[in-house]
Amino acid sequence: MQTIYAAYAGHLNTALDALEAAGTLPGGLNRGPITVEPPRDPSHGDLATNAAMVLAKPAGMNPRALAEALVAELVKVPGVASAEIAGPGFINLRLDAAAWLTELRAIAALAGDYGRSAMGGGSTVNVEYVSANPTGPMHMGHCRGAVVGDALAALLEFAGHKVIREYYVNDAGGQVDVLARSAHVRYREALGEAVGEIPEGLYPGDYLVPVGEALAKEFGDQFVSAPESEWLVPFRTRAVAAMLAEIKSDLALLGIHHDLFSSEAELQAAGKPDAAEQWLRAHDLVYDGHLEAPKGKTPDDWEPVELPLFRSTKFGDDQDRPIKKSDGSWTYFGADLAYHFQKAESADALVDIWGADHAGTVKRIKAAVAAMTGAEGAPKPFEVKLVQMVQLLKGGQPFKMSKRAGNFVTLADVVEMVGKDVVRFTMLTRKPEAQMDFDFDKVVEASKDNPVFYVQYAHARIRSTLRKAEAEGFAPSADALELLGAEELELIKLGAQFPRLVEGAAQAREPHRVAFFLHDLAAAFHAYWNLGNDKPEKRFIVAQDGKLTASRLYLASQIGQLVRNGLALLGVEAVEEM
RNA sequence: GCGCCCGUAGCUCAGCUGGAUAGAGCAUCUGCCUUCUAAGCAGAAUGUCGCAGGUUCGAGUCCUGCCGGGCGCGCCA
Repeated sequence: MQTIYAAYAGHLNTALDALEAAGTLPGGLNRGPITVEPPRDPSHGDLATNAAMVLAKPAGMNPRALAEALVAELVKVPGVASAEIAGPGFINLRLDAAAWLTELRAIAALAGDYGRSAMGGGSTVNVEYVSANPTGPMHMGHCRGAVVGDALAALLEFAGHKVIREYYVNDAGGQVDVLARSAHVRYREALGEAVGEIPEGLYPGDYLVPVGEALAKEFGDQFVSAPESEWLVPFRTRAVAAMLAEIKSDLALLGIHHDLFSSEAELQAAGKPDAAEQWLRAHDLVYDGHLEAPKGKTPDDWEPVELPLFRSTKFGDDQDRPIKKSDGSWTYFGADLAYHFQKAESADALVDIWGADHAGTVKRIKAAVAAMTGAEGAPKPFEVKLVQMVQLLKGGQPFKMSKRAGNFVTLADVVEMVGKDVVRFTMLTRKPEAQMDFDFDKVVEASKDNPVFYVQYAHARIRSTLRKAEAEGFAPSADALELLGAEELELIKLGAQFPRLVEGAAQAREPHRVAFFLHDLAAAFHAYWNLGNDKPEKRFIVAQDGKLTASRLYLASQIGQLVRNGLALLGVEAVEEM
């Protein structure tokens, strides 16, 4: 659907065409910087455009003179009640009530699809998020990226993209060998051996106990004193599968389900990194060279080694980066670039959600993707959204989590204590690139004050009103919407911004904007509701006036629809009662 | 030392890709339940948008330089 703002931007263009045709305005001016937006201050009107200010200079005209000419055209547009010049040359438009009531009917007609946009044009966006190492359950450090990625995926879908939700399983590096060794200890333990403290460097968490038991059941004691080379691969495979199952069930607690889990090990087995290396060498983007010593602190044991290096310095990186280790295995980066190339084959654009601790590797991967997808024509759009660290606190004290140390706050624990909706909404009420504190105790204690309930409460009130009205024999109806007054129109105007908001948020890849919009909408609704506390004639249900009641119920019903549409994007439930 | 992110009310944060008089929540104070849900509303109070320059009709927003905080800077992942 077209937003009301886009529709009037179209009318504005027509008006500008008319001025050109009349010779008032020279042709060929760049209209790019022109905006049609709701003014920040609603008292200025419904729509504001900067057209006169933007065009005055290149046209060699006085902004006010141009604005006056434009206003003369704009007042002819249907739905425009008034057009005024203000400030340095803004043109403020007011729309008549009918224009807004039409928008209200559109919400009803489109229902769950109100706000859905064709902006994406059906192009496919691959959103990779979570991608936590399969070495243990999800903890709170993973939570923010998971929620942001999931909400972004839903948002992009709503904005007209096909979306692939993807999880990259790092099942090929050293960390999964450590996992296999840790599982081997638990395996021996399950067979009755007193293993004591879990050795330094292995994962000590209890979550590996059932893995050890399963291994004992499957293999008996055949690997108890066998050399590592005999059991490493089967133990690794089974432990990774078990961890992945645990991660999936943790994600399900948050309502997160990926479409695709891509295995790094399979990627390597399929020879993808080799193919990528060949291609990059052919294009002189990989060469054999010596790695510089690391910046900052140079370790004592540093010695230059010859390695295949990717020319990331050509793309603004500090140094060229190795794609293989000296033992011939792939570095994380070497496999990751092949992985991104694989993703790009089935998507028109890529988005990665990463933790900020990986910020240092953004340049090299962006460089690699640009090089590999841009060989013919324009490179595939690829963005890395960095989600800043969540600093975990317990009772105001910083709490360092470590999977190695076995002390971490699991996602499952937090979801169990405060609920999925609180966790999701909390993670979405700030922009992802800002750091945030997450005080476990405070969140549990203050979960009742969470803004999510404010939004849900608005929905619950609407539903409760509709239920009561139905019991009293009233039904929503659009037959007499002209009875709605200024206060109702204000609500409609706010709600009508939802489609525009969806497009803006999708374009900026900022799902948190939806959460803030919902909060604003809920605030406007609660304020409207409370008018009825003082003045019974302002309530939704006015027993003496069936037509007015039906119209207000219709409005309430559509506001409820908007709240549901917004919450659906965030993956938060719209409750019927509280 | 270098790179990325952040700095807005006492605290936690928005600020719609440069618009008009910078906004919410929490905390504090004052009112509002015989009522469609008070998990709500109305009002009061709170600011050198880190600092200094620059760009232009116009800067919290863009550029440069400082200051402060976070993250990162090995063939780890």
